[in-house]
Amino acid sequence: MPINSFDNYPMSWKPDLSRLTGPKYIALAELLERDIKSGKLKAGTKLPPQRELADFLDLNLSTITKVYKLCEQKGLLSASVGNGTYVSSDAAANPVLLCGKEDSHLIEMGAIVPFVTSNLKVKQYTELLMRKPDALELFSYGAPEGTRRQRTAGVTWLRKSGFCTDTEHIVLAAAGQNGLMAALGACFKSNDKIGTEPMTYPGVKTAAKLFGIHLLPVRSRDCEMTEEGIRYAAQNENIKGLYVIPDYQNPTSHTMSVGTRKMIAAVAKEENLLIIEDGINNLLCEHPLPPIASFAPEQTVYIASLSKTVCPGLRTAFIHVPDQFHEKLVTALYSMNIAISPLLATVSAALIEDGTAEEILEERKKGITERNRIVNQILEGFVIPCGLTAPLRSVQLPEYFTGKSFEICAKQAGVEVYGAERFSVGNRTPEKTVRISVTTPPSVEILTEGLQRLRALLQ
Amino acid sequence: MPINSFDNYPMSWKPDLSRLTGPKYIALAELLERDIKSGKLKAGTKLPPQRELADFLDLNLSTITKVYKLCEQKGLLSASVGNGTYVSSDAAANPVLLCGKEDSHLIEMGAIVPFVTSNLKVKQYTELLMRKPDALELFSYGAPEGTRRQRTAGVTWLRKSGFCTDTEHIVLAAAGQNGLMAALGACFKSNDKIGTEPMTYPGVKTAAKLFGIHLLPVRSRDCEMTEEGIRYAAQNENIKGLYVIPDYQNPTSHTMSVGTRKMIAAVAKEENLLIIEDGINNLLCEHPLPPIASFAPEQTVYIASLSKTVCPGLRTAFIHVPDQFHEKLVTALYSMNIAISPLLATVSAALIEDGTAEEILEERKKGITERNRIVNQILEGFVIPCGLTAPLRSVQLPEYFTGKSFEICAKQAGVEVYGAERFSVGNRTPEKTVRISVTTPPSVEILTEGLQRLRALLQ
DNA sequence: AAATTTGTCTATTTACATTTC
DNA sequence: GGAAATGTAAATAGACAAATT
Repeated sequence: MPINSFDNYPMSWKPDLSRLTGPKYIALAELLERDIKSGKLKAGTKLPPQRELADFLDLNLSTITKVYKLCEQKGLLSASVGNGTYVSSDAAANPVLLCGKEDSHLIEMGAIVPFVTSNLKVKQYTELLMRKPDALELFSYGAPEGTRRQRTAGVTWLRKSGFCTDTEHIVLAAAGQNGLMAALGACFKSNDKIGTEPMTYPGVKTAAKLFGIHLLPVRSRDCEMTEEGIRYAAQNENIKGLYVIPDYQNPTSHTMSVGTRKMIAAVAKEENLLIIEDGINNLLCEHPLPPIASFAPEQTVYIASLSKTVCPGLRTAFIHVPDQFHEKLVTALYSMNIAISPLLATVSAALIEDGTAEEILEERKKGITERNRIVNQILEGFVIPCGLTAPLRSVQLPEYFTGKSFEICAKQAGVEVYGAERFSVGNRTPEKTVRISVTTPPSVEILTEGLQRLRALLQ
Repeated sequence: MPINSFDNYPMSWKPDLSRLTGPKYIALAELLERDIKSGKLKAGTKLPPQRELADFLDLNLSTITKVYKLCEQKGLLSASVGNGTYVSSDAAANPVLLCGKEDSHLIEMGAIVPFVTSNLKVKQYTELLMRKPDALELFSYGAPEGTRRQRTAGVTWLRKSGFCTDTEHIVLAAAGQNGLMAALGACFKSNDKIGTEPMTYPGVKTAAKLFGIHLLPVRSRDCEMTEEGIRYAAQNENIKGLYVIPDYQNPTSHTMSVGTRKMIAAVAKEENLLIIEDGINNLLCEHPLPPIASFAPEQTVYIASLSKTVCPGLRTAFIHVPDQFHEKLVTALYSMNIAISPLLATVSAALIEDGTAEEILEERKKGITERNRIVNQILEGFVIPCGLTAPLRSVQLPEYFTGKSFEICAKQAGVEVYGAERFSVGNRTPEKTVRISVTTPPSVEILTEGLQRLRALLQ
């Protein structure tokens, strides 16, 4: 171990302790944070080992441990035993918001917005309901977890996925993200870790960050978590749960095999992990596979949003929740919403009861299929194959692009797409792909135009 | 310091270390948690001083410090220097949910629900909007923080309170609680402390708990925080902010003087505290006083919900946010909602634009005034005086009642009310009061009936 | 396969600050 | 107003465990 002449062993970070005031571990952590945020320490930089820095500063090892720990909890660093401590890759990245419609020149294929034509039936239904005698109640407060009738509709809806549950295990949320946030808050605590696919839905990243929950990628093969990966993360990284999107995964558009679903259910039971299963696209699949929740209902919070399948404006999701988390989840939803809109919840339930929701779903699937045929044709050889009802697709880029650089080029060409970087979890170098939305362009013509512009960039 | 014969100095808690496995501080904390939750250690019990327990168990002082700290962070204990460590009063209390309509025999005067008759105009307006050509967009996604037009409506609405802000500082939330939760998540972090009135809105308690934020009561006089109280909490308890309800405070129904508003604004600036001001009832006041936000706009997140003033079913609140927290708040809202319902947000904005919202407000105020006259008459001598447009009232109980015992008696008599215990923050013995809702009973007749039943219990 | 590197965890020492009496 | 009681915080020590070489 080098005792002196540190200059010969270049350390990536040499803080000047003499100028710092207050407790050393706090002052050092703040300095480290500044140096990372200012760009003085770049993403991926390996920091000096704790012992080395402790020696250099003539402090105790544990003091440095605390400094690194503090910054790690802020998401600035990530450390692993034997390997060292590194500046996180997404430390500076902004937690980008989706949904943009400001710039009318731009063809929006970043955010995933279902086409509005299918909203007609929802609108008509809403008008119908408002003519009923008790319509004024629709503008009052509703139950935070939904009425029995609404929950019954949820049971009906989930049965279409091949998942049988009951009204005692269903709660309503103000759409999928609302339910996801509530589930995270109810089932985990600050500094807990959750395993996710190596690239995942950005909404779970921002939500987890708010609660101080850490996401870490589970080793995967062919876009599916491996058993070893989950066990490793459970035993060595101490994850408390998993977040998975089995159907048309975001952003890979991969649909998980039944075998893997069963495996995840079984391993979660053994390792005592709580699964948060985002069934956002399940019913969009041509032949929906059974959710993981159906193999481990006591171990899984299943979120079935209506946004992509029926209508985003309904702001409705049905959530299956195991007994042990039921009360906590309802409390979390109460803390976030007090109550959901009775109007929207009632419309959602009514649409399901009389089969209109299913009609809308089929209509959407048909529309998406038509669009995916065009996508497959124009981006042949680049777009990653998947079912024809996928609302999003993943495009493989040539070597010389990164997701981000292609994103910028596409924007120059008047098309908004999202590079893989936005979806990556943890430190890994993201793949050279971009995600495109199939449903967002308002017409098939605009979709075609957008695809052609992208094709031109790809050669 | 007693070295042996501990039996002579009765310690309230004598854990048996020998049976515990794993790290001692964790095992002890879990044991303590069990003993509190099982009722073995009752609320208010003084625990042994850290040194004494350390001696008894032959452990280091700091180990016990950690045990107590862990439990304190779970809200089970509260400690103060020189005084000791006590089991929290609300440790066992369930974070009760409001809004109940299940039991039709019960006259609901617990939850505060605006009367539904005023929802008529909102309903009509909604129907009108849905006949417009671009109505299908109302069922798509909206901007998470609201469109410019919606935010402009918010500016107009806040101006009625005497608070001038601009669209750059306004964001929309899915009602007040949604905004409150977002503000807590955006502006504070786990284990931060926030000062509140000694009794406050329970929704802030559940929301803060989800984020691991601790509430503590600020010393008050005549229902208003004192300057010394705030400074003390800032300097000695290290609070990072304040949560206040200046108008018809929940549950006291007290309206804060302008002098105190200015004082809070000034002290918050000096002590660098962020104020979260809940303007839920501001516009209900006969002559709305200027919000604290108007005296410290850079220091205050102001939440103006439409639920109590216009219509709860709109699920809309306008939030004024200082620059420094703008991006964080929008991200928090995005994490909770992705987007708010464009339908409801558009209706809210339109109602404000053409003055209908104001009409509804005046109508509500008139209705509440009529009801409060009845309240004042029937509960004369018991109900605490306040303005006639208060949607909630506080009732002083005779000596021999506690809030909770009266709550139970009232329920026996067929009236739901909420005792002071539900609102109390921290350890203090709650006052002997209950809160009653003025607006919830569906008719004046039912209100009268409910009040008479309560009157009979009071003698 | 063993040695080394490296981060993690628990418990301790010491000093300090506030409140009570 | 000073001593005692009491909780808080920072820095340290030592043992441990995982990953690398």
